[in-house]
Amino acid sequence: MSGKHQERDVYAAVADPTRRKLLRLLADAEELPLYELTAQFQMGRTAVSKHLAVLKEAGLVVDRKVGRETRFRLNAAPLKEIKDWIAFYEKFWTERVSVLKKMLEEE
Amino acid sequence: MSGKHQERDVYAAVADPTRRKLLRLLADAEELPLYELTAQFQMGRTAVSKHLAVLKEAGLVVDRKVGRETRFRLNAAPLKEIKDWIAFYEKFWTERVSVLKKMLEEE
DNA sequence: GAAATATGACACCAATTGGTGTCGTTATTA
DNA sequence: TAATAACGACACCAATTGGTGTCATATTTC
Repeated sequence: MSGKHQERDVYAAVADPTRRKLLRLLADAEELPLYELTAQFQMGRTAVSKHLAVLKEAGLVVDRKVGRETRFRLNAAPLKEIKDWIAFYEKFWTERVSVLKKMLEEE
Repeated sequence: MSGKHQERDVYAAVADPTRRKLLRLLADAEELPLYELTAQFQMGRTAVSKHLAVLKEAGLVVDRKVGRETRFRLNAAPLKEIKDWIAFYEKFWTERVSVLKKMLEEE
């Protein structure tokens, strides 16, 4: 029955620079607790926590409690949806179209 | 100096479903005036026009006036930025890595 | 056991977003 | 030339977003 999460638009989750940075941090570190992630930003813990909640609702992040801390882990799979979406548009930035674009810009 | 537009985050531009649908309509039709695009949605003309403005600021759309109408055209190139960004994360949803991840977890 | 740490859960707030309706102007068309 | 069509530019509004600070609680650590 594939009981999946992702109750939130992946595109929207990824639209925020802070959240993209969070994904990157988790990509590089495998697993990180909230307080370490927070240390990488200027905003407060609550704000970072909210961003992580958004990522979690999009399925891009998984969290587990370890003692008093909550550790976060990347789950990049949902990004596949965006990748597939973009794939459709790749044909539009090939040679032929880019020539047309130059023409429009040089008027 | 490559005087480029794109004063707006492409990720944010693409985060809205209405704007994604607009891109798709333009992809299929090459060039469309505002009133025809508007006809595809339930919202009013002003709303659609605003969405197109966002896409334009992100460089995803080009417009030109023809008579009394403003025609819009797709420019998919800026999507390349997202594609490249995603490429980095592709390694995280491939089989091999997920197996490796399990191994690391079971030590 | 007392103090410090890490966090969740709120309440709160300003700015942004996504929509509306209206008015004025420029092109078409009858 | 008079009506209509397409649009830009506003003013306006409710809901969402992205941030803050505070308080309560569970876990470590001294």
